[in-house]
Amino acid sequence: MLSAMHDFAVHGYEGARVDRIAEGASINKAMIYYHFRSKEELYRETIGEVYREATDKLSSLFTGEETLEEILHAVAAYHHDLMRKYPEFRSVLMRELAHPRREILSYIFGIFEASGLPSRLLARFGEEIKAGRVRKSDPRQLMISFLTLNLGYVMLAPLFDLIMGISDRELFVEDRKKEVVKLFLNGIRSGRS
Amino acid sequence: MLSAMHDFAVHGYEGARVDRIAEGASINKAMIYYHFRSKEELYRETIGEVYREATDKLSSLFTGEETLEEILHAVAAYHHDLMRKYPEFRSVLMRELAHPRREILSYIFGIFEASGLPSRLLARFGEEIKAGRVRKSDPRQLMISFLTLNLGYVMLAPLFDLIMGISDRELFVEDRKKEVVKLFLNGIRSGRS
Amino acid sequence: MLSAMHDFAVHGYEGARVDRIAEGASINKAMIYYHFRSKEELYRETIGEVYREATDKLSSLFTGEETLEEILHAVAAYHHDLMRKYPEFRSVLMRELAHPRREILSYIFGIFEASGLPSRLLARFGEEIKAGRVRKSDPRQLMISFLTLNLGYVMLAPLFDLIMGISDRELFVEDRKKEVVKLFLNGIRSGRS
Amino acid sequence: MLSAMHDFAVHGYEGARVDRIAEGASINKAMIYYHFRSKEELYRETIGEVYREATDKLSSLFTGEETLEEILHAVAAYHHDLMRKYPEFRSVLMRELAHPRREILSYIFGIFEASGLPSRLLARFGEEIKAGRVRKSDPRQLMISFLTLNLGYVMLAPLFDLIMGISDRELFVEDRKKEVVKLFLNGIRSGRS
DNA sequence: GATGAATGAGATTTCATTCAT
DNA sequence: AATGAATGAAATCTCATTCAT
Repeated sequence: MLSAMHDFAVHGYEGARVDRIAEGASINKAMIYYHFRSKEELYRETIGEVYREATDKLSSLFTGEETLEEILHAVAAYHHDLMRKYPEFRSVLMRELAHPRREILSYIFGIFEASGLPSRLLARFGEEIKAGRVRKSDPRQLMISFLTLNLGYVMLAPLFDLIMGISDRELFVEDRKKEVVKLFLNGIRSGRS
Repeated sequence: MLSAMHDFAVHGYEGARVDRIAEGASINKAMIYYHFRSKEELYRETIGEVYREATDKLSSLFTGEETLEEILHAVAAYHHDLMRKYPEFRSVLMRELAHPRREILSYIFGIFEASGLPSRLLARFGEEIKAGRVRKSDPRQLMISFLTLNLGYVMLAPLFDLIMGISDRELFVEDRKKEVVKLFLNGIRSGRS
Repeated sequence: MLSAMHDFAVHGYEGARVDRIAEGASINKAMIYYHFRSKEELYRETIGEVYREATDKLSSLFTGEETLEEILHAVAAYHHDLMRKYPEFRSVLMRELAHPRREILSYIFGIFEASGLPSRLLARFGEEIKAGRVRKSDPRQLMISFLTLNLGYVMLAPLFDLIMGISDRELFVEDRKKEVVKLFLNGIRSGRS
Repeated sequence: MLSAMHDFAVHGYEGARVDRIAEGASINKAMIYYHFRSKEELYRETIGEVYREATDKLSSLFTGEETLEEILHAVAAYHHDLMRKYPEFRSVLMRELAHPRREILSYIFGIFEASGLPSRLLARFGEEIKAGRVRKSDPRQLMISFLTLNLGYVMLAPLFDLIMGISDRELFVEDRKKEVVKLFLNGIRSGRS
C-alpha cells in the first residue's frame, strides 16, 4: 500500500494517521481494518513487502563464481536500485534503525543472512588477507567499511547534498558507485601504507 | 532535560508523551509548560543543547595547522565521543535525518559550517589532488566517503553488532577509529590502482 | 438460530455481534440481513420462538380438572423443563427482566395470560381461603411466593450452587421440585401458626 | 457515580455509553478516563461501592444472639432497604447474574460470607431439625427457599406488579416482608403434613 | 514555582448495515 | 441464496494544552 508507506515515511509510525492513509488510498478508513487488523499490522505488512522483495533479490544476486570486485559492484548498485524503487523506504528504515526493536533487527538480519552475503564476504576477506592481497586487518572492519561507504550516502543523501552543494543527484550516484569500490579496494590493498 | 531526550529517542517526536516525560523527570506536567511553550519547543531546546555543544566543540577543534591525518583522526574520535556523551542523541538524530525538515537540516548544516570543516577539508583534498598525493577524484566524494565511514558505524552499530557478532563494542570502536583513517588514506592515495 | 441465542445470552443484546453470530452459524454475515431485517428483528425472532413454545406448552398443560397440588407440581416441573431445553434462555430472560421494556413485559405477560394460570391460581387461592383450608392472606402474595420459590432458584442457580456448595445440580433440582411444593403447601395452610 | 450507575442499569455494561455518562455527570468525557482507567474500571468501582456497603452493613447486622425469626425478619427487611437506597442496582445485579463471571460471583459470594449469614443459617436449620422443631429436610433447600422468597420479588417486581395488578408497591412490600417470614416458618415446621 | 483537575480535538477501532456480483 | 468488500456513524480512549488554586 503506497499511501501507507508514504505516511509512515513522512510521519513515522506514531505520527502516521490511519485517516490520512485511507484518504490517500481513496478507500474508507474501515476498509483498512477489514484488510489489516490494526495500524501495527498495516505497518508490518507494508514494510514486510519490501523486506521480502529485498531478501529475494539479494539471494538471487550471486552464483558464487563472482570475483570480489564484481560482488562489490553488485552490492553498491543494489542499494541504490532498491532506494530508487522504493524512495520512501529509506525513511522508514532509518526510523526503525533509530531505535531498533529486536523484531525488526531480526527481520533485516534475515535479509542479509538469506543473501549469504555477510558470511561469503567475510570468508572472502579472510582468504584475501591470508593470500597477502589484502592487508592484515579484522574482516569485520572491512565489511562494515564497505557497507557504510554505500549505505552512509544512501541514508544521509539529503544532508550531504546540502552540505556539499550537490544538485544533480542521479549523476552523483553513478559516480559514487564507482568511487566507493575504487576507494575501498585501494584502501584494503596490502602495500607500503 | 534527560527524561525528554530519552522519550524523544525511544518514541520519536510524535510518539513522545508529555505525561511520560514529566513523570520521568518527577515533575508535574504543567511545569513543563511553565518552562517551555509547547512540546515542540521542548523538543527544539532538548536537541538544541546538544547541537550547540557540538558546534562549539567542533569549532574549537582545529587551529588550521593540522596535518590531514590529524584532522581525520580528530573527526573520527569526535563522533564517537559525542555519542558516548549523549547516547540517546543518536536515535534522535537518525529520526530527524529519516525525513529531514529544512529547519533541522539547516541546524545541522550550521554545525558543520561553524566548524569550518567541510570547506577546509574540501580545499585540502583539492590541494592534495593537485599536488598528486591523492588520486584524481571529486573532493566531495572523498569527503562523503570519510564521513560515512565514521557516521555509518556510529548510526548502524546495533545492526552491525548483530550481523557481525560484535560483543565488546568499546574495544571494536577503538579499533575502528584507526581502521577508518587507515583505509581512507590508503584508498585515496594516488598510485597504480 | 442457536448461534444468535448463544451470543445474546453471553453478551446481551447490545454486546452481541452480528459478525460473531454469523461466524458461529457458519454463514455469511449478509445472509443474516437476508433473513432478518436487522439485529433487533433477529433478537425478537430468536427469543420469540422460545416464548411462543412456552405459551403453547403452558396453555395445553391444564384441563381445569387438576387439584391444587397437581397444578403446583406441574408448574414447578415446567420451569425446570424449559430451562433444560433452552439453557441459554435463562440469561436472555434475566437480562430482559433486569430493565424490562414494556414490549417485552407484555410478551411475557401474554404467556402467563395464555396459560390462564394466574387467574386460575388466584381464584383457586381465593376459594381455598374462603373454605378455610388456606390461612387468610392476600392471594397475590401466595402466588408470588410460589412463583419465586421456583423461578428464584432457576434464575440464581449459579450463585446458589456456589454459596451452598451444590455440586450435582440435576439431583438437587429433583429434590427441589418436591421441596418447593411441600414448603409452599405447608406454609399456606391454615392452622395454629 | 450516579450517572454511571444509571447508564449501566438502563443499558447494561456493553450498552452503556461513556459519552452519556459524562454528560449525565456534567463533566468532560476525558475526566472519566482521568479518574478511572477505563470503562471497565468505572463499572467495577461503581458497583464495588455498593457491594462494599452491602458487605459492611450485613456484617454488622447480627450479634449472634438473635432468634431465628429475628434473623429472617432482618434479612427480609435488608433486601428491600438496599434496593430502596440503590434502586438501579437491582438492574445491574440482575444483568451480572444473567451471565455470571467468576470474578463477580466471587464478589457477591464474599458479601454473603462476610455476613456469616449462610453458615449461621445453615447451622441453625440443622439444629432446629435435630431438635424436631423443623421437619426433616436439606438445610440448603430451606436456605434457598427463604432467600428466593425475598430476592424473587425484589428482582421480578416489575413483572409481578404487571401480572398481579399491583399499584402501590410500597404498601405491598410492607405486607410481603411479613408474609414471607410467616409462610416460610409455617412451611418448614415439623408436623402432620 | 508547583499541582490536580479540566478540556477539546482528534486518534484508533468497531459495528450494524448495504452493495455488487 | 450467497459472498467479500464497502461504508458512515459512532464508540472508547488519548493527548497536548490550560485553569484554578
